[in-house]
Amino acid sequence: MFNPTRQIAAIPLFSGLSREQYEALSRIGVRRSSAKNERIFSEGDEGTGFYVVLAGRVKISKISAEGKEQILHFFGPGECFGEVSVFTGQGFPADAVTAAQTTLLFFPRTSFVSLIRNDPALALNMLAQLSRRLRHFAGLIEDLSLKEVPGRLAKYLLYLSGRDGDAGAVELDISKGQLASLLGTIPETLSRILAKMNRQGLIRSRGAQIQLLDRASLEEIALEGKKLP
Amino acid sequence: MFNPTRQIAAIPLFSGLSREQYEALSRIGVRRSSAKNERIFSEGDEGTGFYVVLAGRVKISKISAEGKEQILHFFGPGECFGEVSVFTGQGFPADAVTAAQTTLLFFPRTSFVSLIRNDPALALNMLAQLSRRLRHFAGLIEDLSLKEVPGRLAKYLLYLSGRDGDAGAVELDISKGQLASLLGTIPETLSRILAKMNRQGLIRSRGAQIQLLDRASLEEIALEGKKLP
DNA sequence: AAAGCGCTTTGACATAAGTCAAAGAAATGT
DNA sequence: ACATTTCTTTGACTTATGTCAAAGCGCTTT
Repeated sequence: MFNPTRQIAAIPLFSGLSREQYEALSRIGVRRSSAKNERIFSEGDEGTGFYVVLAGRVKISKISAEGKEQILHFFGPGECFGEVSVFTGQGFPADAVTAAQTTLLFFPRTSFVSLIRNDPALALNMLAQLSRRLRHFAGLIEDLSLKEVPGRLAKYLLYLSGRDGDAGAVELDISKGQLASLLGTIPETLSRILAKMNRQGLIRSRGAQIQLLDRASLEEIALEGKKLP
Repeated sequence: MFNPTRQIAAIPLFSGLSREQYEALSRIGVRRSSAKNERIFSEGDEGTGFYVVLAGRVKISKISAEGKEQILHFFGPGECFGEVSVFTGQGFPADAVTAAQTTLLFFPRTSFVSLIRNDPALALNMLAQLSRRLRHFAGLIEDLSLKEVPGRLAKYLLYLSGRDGDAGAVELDISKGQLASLLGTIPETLSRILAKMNRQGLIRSRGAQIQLLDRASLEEIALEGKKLP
């Protein structure tokens, strides 16, 4: 059987707390499992609490006035989302949908706030977490506003290859359409840029498998804004 | 003479605290005055603390690889900046430069953290503040990625007219070049769009004075992504 | 006034990226 | 295995926005 306290200790948001604190948290956390493509909440819904991903993946996105979807982020195991609404008391600012079979832990707003009200250490952890998130957004803004699509794609590929550890090959874990939206563009444009990068010998892609052949050039495109010819 | 405690009580970040808490804060806060266009910190500088604007205005911006400036935000009286580095312990993620004669209050990292470590209420205030900022960024991302420049400009004009309260006339408080950067574009494009909005009868602009003539159409452009012909 | 400087506007042009449409490929259900 | 749907790729075209260059305007300084 699973051990709630141990699972909570593995969540970065709650790292470094005492045994009693973990137990208090596991008492107020509510477990919830969802199949793929189930909706967790919608933009505008009242924020009654926040979620931690135990297993699986959750997609956070917004729908524009013209009906296009802009994916803001994917959250995986150990990451939390929806905390902002806990403290602002407003509705959720975006949609959340599972991108795979997913297990979540839900922390209701009222019980969590009363917990934090007595516990500076817990609050400090959350502050650091929110700060990191804020930094991430600042980077995202920079990406969207200062770089063109090939740069964003190059950066994403390098990010994936760094995380996967191995030297050259990368496996996309989302569809190309979703990747396009995550990069702030559309599938056609992404497809053309991938084809071009293949032609230039920067990558070698077959389906979701992508080998990075010329990391140096990719870095020039991602970091220095160099254009791909 | 000025009253430090009263000034601190007027800062939203610290609203609702006790007299003792205000006094503790005013003991660790360091006052600093700067003329216009003075640099507070640069991207990458070590974050030794954070700032609160008492008077004046501070511009937060990043320089892209190609050397273009993207303005992220302006902070005015009562607002704070640099807090993220206090909790992440990393360097500042952007540049900060005064946009006018400005008075700041500086809170050194170490003393502030030890203060917060003993005070859940103070931590909760900060959490709410960071959450609000996070929400703001989510909106900014949406703007940059989902809307074209006329939409962003229309939104900004409506925002200004809403804040200024009065019905129709708006006075730009930054140069058009700066406004262009804030909207993620360049002065030429901004100029053309203003000219077009004048031609369409949406606004009437002379220099930094802009009258909003057709608020309904501006809202369509800002919120529904309608194009201006 | 004149001169000089920065900001703004305008024009001609280049290009990245979106739209529309259709064909291919891959995944899914029956 | 087939049919159906969804995802991906490709092509022709449009458009918004950036680049480069020059002229205009408003400001301060002499």
